[in-house]
Amino acid sequence: MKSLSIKDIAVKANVSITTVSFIINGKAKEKSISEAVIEKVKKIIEESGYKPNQIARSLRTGNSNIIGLIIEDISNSFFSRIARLIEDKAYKKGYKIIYSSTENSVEKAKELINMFKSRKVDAYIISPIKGIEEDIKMLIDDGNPVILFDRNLPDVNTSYVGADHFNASHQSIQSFIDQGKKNIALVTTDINVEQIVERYEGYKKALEDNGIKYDESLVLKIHFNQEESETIEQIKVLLENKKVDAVLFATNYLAISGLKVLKKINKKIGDDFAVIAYDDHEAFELHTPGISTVQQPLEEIAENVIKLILKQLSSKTKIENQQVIIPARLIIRD
Amino acid sequence: MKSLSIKDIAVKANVSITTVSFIINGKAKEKSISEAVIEKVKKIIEESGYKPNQIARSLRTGNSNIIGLIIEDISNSFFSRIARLIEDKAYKKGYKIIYSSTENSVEKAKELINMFKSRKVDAYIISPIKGIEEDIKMLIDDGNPVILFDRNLPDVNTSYVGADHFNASHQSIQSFIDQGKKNIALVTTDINVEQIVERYEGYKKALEDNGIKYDESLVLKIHFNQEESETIEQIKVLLENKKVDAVLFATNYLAISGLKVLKKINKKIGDDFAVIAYDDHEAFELHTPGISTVQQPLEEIAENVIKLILKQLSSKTKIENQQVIIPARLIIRD
DNA sequence: ACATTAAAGTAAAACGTTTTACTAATTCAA
DNA sequence: TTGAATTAGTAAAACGTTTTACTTTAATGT
Repeated sequence: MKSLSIKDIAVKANVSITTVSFIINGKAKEKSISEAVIEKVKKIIEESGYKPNQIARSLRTGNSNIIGLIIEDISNSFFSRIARLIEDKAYKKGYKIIYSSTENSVEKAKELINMFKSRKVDAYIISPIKGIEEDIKMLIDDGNPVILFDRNLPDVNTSYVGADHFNASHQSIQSFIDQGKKNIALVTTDINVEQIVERYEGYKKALEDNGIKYDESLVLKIHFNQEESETIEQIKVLLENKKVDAVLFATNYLAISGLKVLKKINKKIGDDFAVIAYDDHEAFELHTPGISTVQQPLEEIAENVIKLILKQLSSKTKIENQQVIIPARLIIRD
Repeated sequence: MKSLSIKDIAVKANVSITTVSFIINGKAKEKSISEAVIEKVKKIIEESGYKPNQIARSLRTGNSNIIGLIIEDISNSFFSRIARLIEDKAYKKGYKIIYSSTENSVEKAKELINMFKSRKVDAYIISPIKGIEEDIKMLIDDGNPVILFDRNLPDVNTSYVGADHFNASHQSIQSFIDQGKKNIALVTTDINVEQIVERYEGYKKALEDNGIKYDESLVLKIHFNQEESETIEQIKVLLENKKVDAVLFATNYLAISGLKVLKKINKKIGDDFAVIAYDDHEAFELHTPGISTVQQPLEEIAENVIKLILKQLSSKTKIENQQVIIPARLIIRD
C-alpha cells in the first residue's frame, strides 16, 4: 500500500499543496490561511493518519533532525548508558540519534563519518580515536556542529566534554599510597587516546609526587582487540610474578578481567592488596568486598554534550568552543 | 561549504548526470559506457571526495538502507549486547541501524514506529510491548519487513526470534527442587509481555509437576518503572518475612537489586539458600559465590534476526513467517 | 470612486538522485 | 548499399517536500 503524500491530502481537501504544507508547518496564520481551511485540512490529516515523508523534507530543507553518535562500543556499559541519556535528551528536542560503534578501528571510524555525512546528519557527537583528526576537521570546516566527548583530540579545534582523567587517576594512586601501598601496578590499554594517556600520566605523577620510583614492569598495556582469555593470562602473570600490593585498572572491562584473575588464583582483596577500577560497573558494587571505583559523571557528561550541541544547532553562527572538564569521583568501597 | 553533487561531477567530467549515475551504481557496463569515460569519471569522483547524497537517493528509490531497532532500553546489557551484534551484522550487508528505547511506554513505542515510518526505514526489528499490536499490524500490512524478538505478540502474524523462556524457567525451578528446596520465590515484573509471562508459567508448572503447592505470597511482581530503592525495599520485605530457600529472578536487573538486598541484610547464598538469575551479567560470574543464571543465546538470537530480515529484504514476495525458539542455557555456578 | 493595502491562496522551482525512453553515430549482415 | 542492430550516451520525469513569488478578490482610506 502506497503511503499518503501531501498531494493526496491537498486533493481531498480541495486546496493546494502549498496550503497543506503551510498548515503542517504551523505557518498557516502567518500566511493568512483561513481558520475554516485550517480546520478542514487538519481534520483530514488526522483521519487519514498522514505523516510527512521526512526524507523528502530533509532533501528540501537540508537538515535531517538526526544526530550522529560515534562511540567505541555500544555494548560497553559506559557508552550504552551515555547513549541512553543522550538519546533521551535529544528525543525531547525532536532529534533522533543514529549511533555506531567504531570498535577502535580507524577504518571503520572514517567510514562511519562518511556514512553520516552522506546521510546529512545535523550534528556529530564523537568519542574519537587517533587517526581521524583530518576527517573531523573537514566536518568542522564544512560547518557541521561537532562535539567530542570522553576523549579529546588536542589538535582538533572544537568543543569537548569529558571527565578529569588526570586528577582522577592521580587521586586514586594517592589513596593507595595513603593506605601505605608501595608496589602499585597499572593495567591499561595500548590504544593511544588522550583519556587513557592522562590516566597513565596521573599514575606516574602521583608516584613521583610521593617519591616512589616508577617501575615500568608494573605497567601492563593490554592490546585492545585481543581475546579476553589472553588478557586474563597477562594479568595473571603480572599478579603472580611481581609483588604488587595495589592495582589501578584503567577501564571497567579490564577491571572485570582482573577480578576474574583474582578469583581464579584465589587472591583476596583486603588490607594487603587493594584495587581501584576506572568507570563504575554494577559488578563492582556487588562484589565482596566492594570494589572502589572512579565514577564518571555520566549524567553530567550527557547533559553538557547535548546542551552544547543544541546550542550550536540553534545558533546561526559558530559558537565559541568550550572545553568542559568534569571532575570524576573516587568511590571508596568497603 | 556546499557539498558536491552529482551535477558538479558531471560538469567536471563533461558528461551527463545520467552517465555519472550509471557509473556510481555499477551499471556502466550494462548501459554501454566506454571504459575511458568510466575511468575519467571515477578518477574525478575519487579526487573530489564526492559522496552521493543518501537522502536524495532514498527519496528516489524509496529505500533508506536503514533498519529500525526498537528495544526497551539500550542501557540494559542484554539489549546493548544484542544491539551491538545486530549492528555488526547489518553493517556488513550495507545496512545501518537506528535504535530507540521505548522504556516500556506504549506511547513512546507508537511514536517511535511513526518516526521510523516517516523516515522510511527498510525494515523493523522490534522487541515489542503489549498495546502496539495494531501499529505493528499496519506496518506488516503496508508490506514492511517486521521481525519481533525477545518478546512475542501472539496475535501479530510475523516472524519471531527468542529464547525458550518457559522451559528455561521450568528447568531452573526443577534444579532448585532437585537440590531439595521447598519454598521457592519468584521475583518478576508486572509488565505484561509474553516472555515474562512464560517465565512465570514455567515457574508454576515446575512446582505443580513436583507436587509443590503454589503460594502466591512467594511471587513478587515489581512495578516496572519504579525507583530501584523501592524495589530493594520490596525484595527485602519478601526475604525477611517469608521463609524462602530459593529465588528465581526473572530479569538481570531484578537479580542485581536482589543481590544488593542480600549484601545489605547479610544473607549468604549457600546450601540453605539458592539464587538463579535470568539473563547473564558480568556481575554474576564475579560474585562470590558465582550466581547461577539462565543464559540467553545472544549471538544466535542476533544471527537469526538478521538472517530473517535480510532474507525478507532481498525477496520480492513476502516470505513465510518463522518462529525461531532457541533453547536457553542454565549455567550453574559454584 | 479610485488607488492602496490586506486577505486568502496558489503555481512552480528547487533539493539531488535514479531511471525510462530516447537520439545519433557506427557497425554489421545480406 | 541499405536497413537493422549495436554502441555510447543524454534529456527529462519522478520521488515528496518547502518556499518564493505571484494572483485574485475584498476591504479600506481619502
